[in-house]
Amino acid sequence: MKQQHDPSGALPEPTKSELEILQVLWQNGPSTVRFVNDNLNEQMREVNYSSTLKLMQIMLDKGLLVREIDGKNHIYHPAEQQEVTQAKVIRGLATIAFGGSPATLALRALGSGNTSAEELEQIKLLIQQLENQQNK
Amino acid sequence: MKQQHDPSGALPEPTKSELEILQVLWQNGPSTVRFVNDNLNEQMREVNYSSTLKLMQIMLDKGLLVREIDGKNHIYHPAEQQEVTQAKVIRGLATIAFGGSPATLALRALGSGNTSAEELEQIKLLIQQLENQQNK
DNA sequence: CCGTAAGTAGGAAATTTTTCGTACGAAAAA
DNA sequence: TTTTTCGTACGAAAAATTTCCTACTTACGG
Repeated sequence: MKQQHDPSGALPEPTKSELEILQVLWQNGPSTVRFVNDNLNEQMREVNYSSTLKLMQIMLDKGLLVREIDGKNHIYHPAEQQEVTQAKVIRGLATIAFGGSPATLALRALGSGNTSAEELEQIKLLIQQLENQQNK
Repeated sequence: MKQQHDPSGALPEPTKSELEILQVLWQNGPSTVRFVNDNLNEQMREVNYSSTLKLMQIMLDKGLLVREIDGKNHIYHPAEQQEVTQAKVIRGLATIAFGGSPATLALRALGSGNTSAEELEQIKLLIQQLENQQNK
């Protein structure tokens, strides 16, 4: 299986199914295909084991995942930090549906879900930090 | 051309290209295919006129768009409010990549772009409102 | 009227993404 | 060793999305 990295080294934006897989790895740490697949079936939707395997092999090929081989088991983990991938996805969505503005997207996100009090606190904290940076 | 609405009446989540088209309509109001296509080519990327036309016809068919016919020109506009569609898309993304939490998504969005002071103000205002609601 | 320009309709093809069947290999159980 | 079990590899097919070619229609200027 050949690695197909973009010569520039930049990883592509993951597809929707790929994001689902990344999410499992983010939440549970490096895992086997079996674990990821079970988790998807419990938490998200019914998927066949070989579908998950295939997708993870494709992601390995694209460079989105990295793996260690431990006997017959393969342990996969994301190649990029969660924050980096998420930021990338957000910028993509902001570009096509929020006039290029992640802030507008954030605004809509807050308005569109039941946000808990703690989450609001966290966000206020972040805003403080951002404002301090700007006032420098 | 038959209308293919989901019997439940719920509109599907737009695809990426569909979102690009909706964005043009949100920003400029009801428009012809020609206008949308020109705008896409200026603001986003090169697209062929018939590709845009076809996509908008598909969206009409799905119920994502509505149109009025004015002579030989067809004027399209979104069937749903911008806020509704955007919220839908955000929930979708939150589900597959942010543990189902739009707030986490918002947090990441704020951190991942250069957010202006006014935008921060706007968000603080919204947070105030949300907090007031919760304290009731 | 007729011809031309500018539009829409519709189908087919190309591309991308997703799914799954089957083969193969290693480890563990018998 | 033999058999069974559990894993990965690979290829092809299916489904979803996107692109584009060609035909038809309408408006407009001569």
